[in-house]
Amino acid sequence: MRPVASVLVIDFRPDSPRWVQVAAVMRKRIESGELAQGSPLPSEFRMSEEYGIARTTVRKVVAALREEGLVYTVPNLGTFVGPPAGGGE
Amino acid sequence: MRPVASVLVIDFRPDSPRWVQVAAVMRKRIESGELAQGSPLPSEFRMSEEYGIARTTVRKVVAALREEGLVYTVPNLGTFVGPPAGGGE
DNA sequence: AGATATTTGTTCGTATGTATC
DNA sequence: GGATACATACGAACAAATATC
Repeated sequence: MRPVASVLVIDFRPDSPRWVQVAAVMRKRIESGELAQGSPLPSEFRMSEEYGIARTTVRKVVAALREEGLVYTVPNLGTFVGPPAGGGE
Repeated sequence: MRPVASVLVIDFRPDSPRWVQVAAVMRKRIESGELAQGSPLPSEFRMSEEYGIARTTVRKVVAALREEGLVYTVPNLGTFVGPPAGGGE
């Protein structure tokens, strides 16, 4: 297993995995405010089209953002910016 | 100088390949009845987590059990203990 | 109530590249 | 060179919950 210490920060290097790169882009879109708190991310299908990657890879991106606490997912509905609605405290 | 005496079932030193060892464990879980006839094995992803091995290696394990006739796999669904549902006779 | 579309969840199948022994 | 092992990436099929009409 290769060490991935700072992989979840920001990584636009073209030699890093696609899911890492796309995650970096999405992170920017969130932190810049383009995707406001509470607003939904594009659907997995949509993102797979936008970024030209497979849905399975998109899911890896979303999983990463979720683990960072940047987004939360409501099953069968979508993924949203911010902490879980009734979640954190 | 003396060879290390290894007794544990799960031992990741390459006395034998990992997939052989994990296959042995799964075989035991089946023959002991812990995994009953007709019941599903953990998913490949799940097993990769449980045993700390790659999914590609898990698939090697399952392939071995399948060749032994211990399990059968339904594509996009899962792998189950026993002979194929409509298969045997 | 019912039908349909959307979206996430889950699973196996396949392929490629890299590294190690 | 072959076997083992891992990470990545795409594809396909189906299920289940949700929203909408």
